Amino acid sequence: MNNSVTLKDIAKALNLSISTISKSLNDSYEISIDTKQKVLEYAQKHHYSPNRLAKGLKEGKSRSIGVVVCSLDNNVIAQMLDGIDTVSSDNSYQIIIMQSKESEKQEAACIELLYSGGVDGILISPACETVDFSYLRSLQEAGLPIVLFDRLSDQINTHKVGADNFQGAYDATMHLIKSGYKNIAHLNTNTTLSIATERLNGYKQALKDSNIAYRPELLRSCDYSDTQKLNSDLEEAILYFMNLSDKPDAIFTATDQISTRCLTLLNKLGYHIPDDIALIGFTNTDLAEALSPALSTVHQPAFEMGQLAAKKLISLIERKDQDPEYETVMLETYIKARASTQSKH
Amino acid sequence: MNNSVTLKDIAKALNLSISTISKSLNDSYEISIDTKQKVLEYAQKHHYSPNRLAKGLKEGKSRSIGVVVCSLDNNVIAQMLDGIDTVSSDNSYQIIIMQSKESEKQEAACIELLYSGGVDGILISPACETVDFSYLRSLQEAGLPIVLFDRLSDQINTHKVGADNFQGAYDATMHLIKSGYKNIAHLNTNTTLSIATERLNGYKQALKDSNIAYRPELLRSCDYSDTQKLNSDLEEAILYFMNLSDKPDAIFTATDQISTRCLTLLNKLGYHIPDDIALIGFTNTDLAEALSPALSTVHQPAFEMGQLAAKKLISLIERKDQDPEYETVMLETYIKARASTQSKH
DNA sequence: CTGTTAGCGCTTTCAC
DNA sequence: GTGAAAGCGCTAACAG
Repeated sequence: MNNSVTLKDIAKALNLSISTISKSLNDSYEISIDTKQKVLEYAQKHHYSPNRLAKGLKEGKSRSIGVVVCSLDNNVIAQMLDGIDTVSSDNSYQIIIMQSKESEKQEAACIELLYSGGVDGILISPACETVDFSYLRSLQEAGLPIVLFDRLSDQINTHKVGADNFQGAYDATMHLIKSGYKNIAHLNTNTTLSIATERLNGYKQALKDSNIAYRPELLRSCDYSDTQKLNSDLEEAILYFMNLSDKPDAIFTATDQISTRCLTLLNKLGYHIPDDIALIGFTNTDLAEALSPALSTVHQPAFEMGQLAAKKLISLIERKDQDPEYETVMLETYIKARASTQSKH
Repeated sequence: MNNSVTLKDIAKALNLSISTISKSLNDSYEISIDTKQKVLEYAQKHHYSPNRLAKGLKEGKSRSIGVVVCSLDNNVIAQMLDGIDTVSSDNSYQIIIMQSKESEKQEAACIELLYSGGVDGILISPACETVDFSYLRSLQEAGLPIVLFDRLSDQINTHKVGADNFQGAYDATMHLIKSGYKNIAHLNTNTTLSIATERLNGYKQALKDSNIAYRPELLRSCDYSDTQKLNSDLEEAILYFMNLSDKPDAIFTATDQISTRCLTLLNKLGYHIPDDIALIGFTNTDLAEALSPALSTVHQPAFEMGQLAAKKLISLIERKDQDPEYETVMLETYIKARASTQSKH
């Protein structure tokens, strides 16, 4: 911490009381114009800025928001954080970001630290591993506003902001089917979070609506906890698919990392996209167009998700709505078709 | 803020004094085993966690680090933040991240907010726009530890951690020359920060060492403040280059964004890489391999930069070295040659 | 071994 | 209009 000018210093310098200074700086009606003037001038000149810790302690809040994400080093998350930060800054909240690294235990540690740090609320996109939301629920019951974003769970009742994963997955699968692909494999993550199940369900529904039988062997889940493992799981899954007697002619991938890694791996393994196998996946990379081949994507409104989640949280914190009617918002995704799913017709 | 259990609550419940509780929890030698036991038990059971605001206020520090970057939505920065977070977490520091969005004014606001928020130190990668470091210097003189990372400036004397941009640029240019390219253009940003000048100098030096005359018309600087502008500047620059009578056969790009955008634009404009024009650039994207064509890159050790910068800052904060001998560390970059700079020979 | 007290910087009631 | 004093939760010097 720093040794900046305090109210006390100004009071001493101007021969006034601390409370007079405080009131002047808060533009209280009790203080004369003259005094205010003097105080403001002095404060400005000496770069006074209130100590947030003291203020927070006194007021019982810190004007800070805790954000828990699986990782910072991730395109989609960075975009969401950007959105969160934009709204937070506009409302004079600081954000404190912590990484769970997909570990439930570390996530709990993050939450605890944020709570003890006196954050006014928590924005969280849970780790893939996380199944137990009781700690979060207990904090919520203790009065801490919590908003889930991106990865949702029905284990806790609060505002939730996500993408319409079901629809996104449905649209992607439908796009493949309409482009002439019938044997569609699906690569997903091994998590119980909504994000995975919804995407799987969208995929299944599209098959069903097109009278294509769902083949369990065309579904593979990969370990998302570390990149190394993900890569090897993916490679194994691809080889498995391609060695099936009735092998798939397209893959729909469920997450940003899986989509881009999968493209890289297919190229590496010498498969030709989309002739050997077509590919479409959830990802927000700016480089989709420049990939080899240009990658068809399901785009998530990540920035907007962050913005909305932050807005929801701040409204909870400031109790703009008395008795919050919790809601789950699902923002629309959109399909961007490119060469990797070129029509067979 | 939250209404968690306080020392007072525990004291009341156990019929002990507040200070006894405090000492027990801090494992003071003054307290009997029995009492400690009881207190610890109660604290654990009721999820006591110390209020960081109060503790910070009392101790004159907050165990938090302010981080100022141009943007969250940026690959390389995300990697650096990841590194910073790793080290900070390991040392029980929280990080508070703020975005300058390349605006000098907004950057100053960030710094002020962090300072008044009582951060123990600041890690900053300045905005492109920033030329005036006097505010930062004044905070430093007031005792606030500051470490610059990634984008450095000689306007302030402190620890600095960056990449060896000169060498990286030199190597990239040399790689082009050795691959048979002689008319090498350079795309850079319009900033006075070291990051731009060093890369330019590395480029120039490589030309010089290869007895190739530096042609000012082959250098273009782009406005980095917003993506829109950057894109149009880039397109204009590319068209300008390609319409020169003695047009370049290769481009060396100075930043992550410029490199990837440039590839996309060259493809869009119908130029064939590397036949029409070769391309190599600074970027850390994981997708370099999967691009069309695979992009030759200068890779920066972003994660390590973040780690080291955080370490340096924490050592300043904790005054492990009494009278700090400030140093500037430049981490090595490395070239990864791929199809976009295929040898002409 | 345990308790009392002061004080970190700030806001806010209540006196003057 | 201005000031004195209490208190937010915590630590630490000092008493007992």
